[in-house]
Amino acid sequence: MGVSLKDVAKLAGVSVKTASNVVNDYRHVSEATRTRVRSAIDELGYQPNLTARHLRYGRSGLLGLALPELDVPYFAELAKEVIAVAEQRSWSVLIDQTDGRGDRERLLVSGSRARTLDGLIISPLALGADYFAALRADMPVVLLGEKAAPGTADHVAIDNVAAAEDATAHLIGLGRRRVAAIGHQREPSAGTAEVRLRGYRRALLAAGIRPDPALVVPVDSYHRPDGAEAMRHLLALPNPPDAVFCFNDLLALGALRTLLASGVRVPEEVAIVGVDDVEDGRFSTPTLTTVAPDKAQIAQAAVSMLLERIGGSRCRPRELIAGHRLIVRESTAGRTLE
Amino acid sequence: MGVSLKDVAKLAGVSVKTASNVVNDYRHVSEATRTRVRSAIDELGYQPNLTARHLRYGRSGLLGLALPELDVPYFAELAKEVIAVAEQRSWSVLIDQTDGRGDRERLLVSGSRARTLDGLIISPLALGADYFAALRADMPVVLLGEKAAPGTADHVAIDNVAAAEDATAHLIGLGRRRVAAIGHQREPSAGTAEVRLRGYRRALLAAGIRPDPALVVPVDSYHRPDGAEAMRHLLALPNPPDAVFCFNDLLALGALRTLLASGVRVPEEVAIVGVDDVEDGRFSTPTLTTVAPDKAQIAQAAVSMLLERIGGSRCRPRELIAGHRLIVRESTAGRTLE
DNA sequence: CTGAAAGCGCTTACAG
DNA sequence: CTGAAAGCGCTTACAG
Repeated sequence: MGVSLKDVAKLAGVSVKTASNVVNDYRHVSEATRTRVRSAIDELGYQPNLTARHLRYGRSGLLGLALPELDVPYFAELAKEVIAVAEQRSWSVLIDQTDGRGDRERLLVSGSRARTLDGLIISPLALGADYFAALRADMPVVLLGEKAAPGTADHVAIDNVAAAEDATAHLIGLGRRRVAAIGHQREPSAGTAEVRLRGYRRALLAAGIRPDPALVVPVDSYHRPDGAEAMRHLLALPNPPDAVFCFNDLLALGALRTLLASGVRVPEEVAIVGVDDVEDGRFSTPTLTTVAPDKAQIAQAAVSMLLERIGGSRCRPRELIAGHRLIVRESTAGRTLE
Repeated sequence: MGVSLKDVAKLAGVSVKTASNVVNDYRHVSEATRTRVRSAIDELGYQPNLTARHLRYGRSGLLGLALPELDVPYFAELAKEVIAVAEQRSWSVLIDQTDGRGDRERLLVSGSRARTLDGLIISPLALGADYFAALRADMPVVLLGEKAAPGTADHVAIDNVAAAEDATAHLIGLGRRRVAAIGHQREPSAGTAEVRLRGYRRALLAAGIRPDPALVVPVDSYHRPDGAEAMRHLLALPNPPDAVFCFNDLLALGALRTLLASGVRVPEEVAIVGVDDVEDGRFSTPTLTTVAPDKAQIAQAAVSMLLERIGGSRCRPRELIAGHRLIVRESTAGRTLE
């Protein structure tokens, strides 16, 4: 249907090879032929067929980005960054949603989809280190988040233990002593929950507070309704908490909703902290204190690592710890009327 | 690098054509050869090279989805649906972010990127009806939102005038008489702003209220900070509003933040409505009354229309009006403590 | 029911 | 500096 190089070559009166050389800015082409080919290209409105080029190169030019759900703000914000960085380097990004289901994650990593992609950035929820370790290195993969184990594949994440510890220590620093945690998961394999719980416990112990198991509430997933429900559970306790560390902002926003709807004053009666720094938390009332991962750095590093692998790098799996910082807002620091 | 059909054919002792026939479930293949080829496929772990297949077919198997920004909840939720629907029909989706910039939108619609895609679903902010009308129908395009004009290209949107009218009428029905509007845009071409403003005015006039130009606040974009700033402007008015219709939920959430931070009671002193029904508004305090477009229907219709065009349909441009409904929550109905 | 050949549009050694 | 040919992996008329 479209205009091919052959058409351009014919119009310019040169061979296909020469036309190709001009398109690819090859050095040794005389100025005369170059301009002749250029004008033929303009006249015909020629645009290279990327599919053919990719077949020739044995590459697709496509990077996969596999996320649990695109409508979770943290992942949407991350996807935005990844697409921007990739595009800047002339790569396109195909997004797949896994819903955190193991079968879907497996399909993307080693199924037929894998053949289409030159590389994959995946934030796995179900698949564990053992799976990636056993994987033949057919397709370059970069792992995002806490599910990965060192030595398995390239991996980008923040220091989650430290992040959780910072958040919890901040609450303790406010004078709170009954600090709850929302986000624990019953599944033993859940990476994020495990490391953030560890940081939470560490902060309590460092302050000489004995962790109260009744204050650690498990959830099914990390969405607002889960946080709201967990908070209802905590409020119903005979001895409710005076602070809550939520393992992500969505849980925190759900918990916040329950607190306000129940007439509990935040942060006076219960202070609350999340993780992710999604935009919602900057405009809730009260605004949400949170631990902000450096999303731009994460996206940048993930794409860079992946591109290096695609380029042929065979060094051992690398680990990049991205930066994070606590952002104190009204949900722990008190309300500021403007 | 990978295993090709040729390898499969050789191992099975048949021609490439026969192997291809088996892969594509062609009818006339003897059971014996079929099983022989099947086992060769299993043994070699063969997976078809989609790039080659696409070159052969003159198609890429890729649908483009061009949105202003992926981290705007409405677009993230829409993208989630579009990807899900497309995948179900065995198509992949490439997301591009335009930032609402005309040059980027143009690039996607008619630039080199267009050659890679079999079709494009675009939510244009800058490009107007005249542009799409002049477009040669090289690549099938489906337009999302209000920027499109009938007859230009396939188009999916809600009835925005009615939606805005419903929202405004609801506020008037509460007894409010000074109803402000946040979301007007100075650019004369801004589609969404125009139609929603029309619905707003229509509702006022229907109730016998003279529109007060001072209550119509223009914004630069439709993000939370814009809503927050516009609301500050309204509160500073000598005669501030007792209700606000915001042209989307993000503006409403920003405005809500300003109201609460200023100590204004919502909805007692100022009631507020948005459009989009993003999840944030279901968990804010107060929860946000909004007009919910049927996102699933929009995604479904957009993909279906596009696929029909790709399939060769040449009927005149179609217009699909997706459903919408008002969802009343606390920001207009009063707070419900649980 | 199966095979040999051509061709999708491109690039890359190989000659000249 | 430029051309003719081969080949990336696939499918589709065309024969047999």
